[in-house]
Amino acid sequence: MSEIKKGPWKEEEDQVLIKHVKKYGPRDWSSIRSKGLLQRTGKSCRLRWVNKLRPNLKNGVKFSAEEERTVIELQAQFGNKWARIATYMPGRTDNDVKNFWSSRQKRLAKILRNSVPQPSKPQKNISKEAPDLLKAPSVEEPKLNSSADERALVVSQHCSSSYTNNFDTINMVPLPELVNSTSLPFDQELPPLEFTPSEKKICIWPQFPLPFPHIPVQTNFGQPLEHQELPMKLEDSDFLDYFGQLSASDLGGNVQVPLAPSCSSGQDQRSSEIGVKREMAEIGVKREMEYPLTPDSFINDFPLDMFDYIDPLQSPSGW
DNA sequence: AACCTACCCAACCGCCTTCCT
DNA sequence: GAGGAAGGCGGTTGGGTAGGT
Repeated sequence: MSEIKKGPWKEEEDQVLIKHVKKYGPRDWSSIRSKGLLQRTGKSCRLRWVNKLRPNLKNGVKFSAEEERTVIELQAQFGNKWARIATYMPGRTDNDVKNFWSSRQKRLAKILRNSVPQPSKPQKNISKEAPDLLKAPSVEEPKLNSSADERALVVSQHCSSSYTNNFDTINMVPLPELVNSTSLPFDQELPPLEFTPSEKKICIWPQFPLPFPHIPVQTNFGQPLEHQELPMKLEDSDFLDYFGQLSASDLGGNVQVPLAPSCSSGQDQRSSEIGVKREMAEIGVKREMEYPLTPDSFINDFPLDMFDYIDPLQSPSGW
């Protein structure tokens, strides 16, 4: 048997592969080599087809803002299940999504690194409860596991310091809308989707349309806030500045960032959706009863474990 | 113009799962 | 049911390139 060829594909090789797929379909990858058509492994052939030669791929096209948002939200929902995420994104491969996410993480880590106060300039506004990451510059990049991590980081940054930065590519939950929301948009029709939640994740749902179930966020803010003229979203950079200026008391002490329900899986699709909705409604009522709104600080009303997500990456297989 | 840096992306590697015998 | 092959997937790497100094 001749040597297995590696490295970049040549046009001729692509043509052979395309010809094979036309003839036999996208399968029997190993036969391509066994027939002597190409000196590539079956895996390599498959990868080439899936990532580059498959029809309708958006090769060389940058991710649109909408696509970015979709990836961010789906990543928060599914974790690093790139193949799964890619199924919601026409023309994008798991590799595309993976590369996008990875470069985004690097970019974000850099932003965070640059934004962490230097030891020579101690920040006076950092609360005692703030996570270590925010208190001291870390040599190692924080490993963000999901956009929930980013939210936690960004929000905490805004709560604890006069942090300003341009997070134009970071799409977070539009908190003000959550704050405003007192009812659940249960009238929304949900597109079918199998649900596999990742445990121990903050699932805060976006306000923009997505090709997957738009699970409403449970909010239980009993009364309107002082600063309720907040129609803007977090993706609005002005909002971040605004948000950063608010103190806990400004927010009326009634802010609770909700945790999404434990998105149950199994059963049939429809009953599962109904179940989720009902569960969320119940959680809302229950929480309202169990945790009467008290004049507490804004930061204290975040989920207790929200900073846990700054921990090093967990193996996706562990979810 | 040369160098440096950051970013993008194609492709490989290794592990896991599924399928077939 | 066991074992091997093939396929699928996530993590990682390295080359190319654009932009900045």
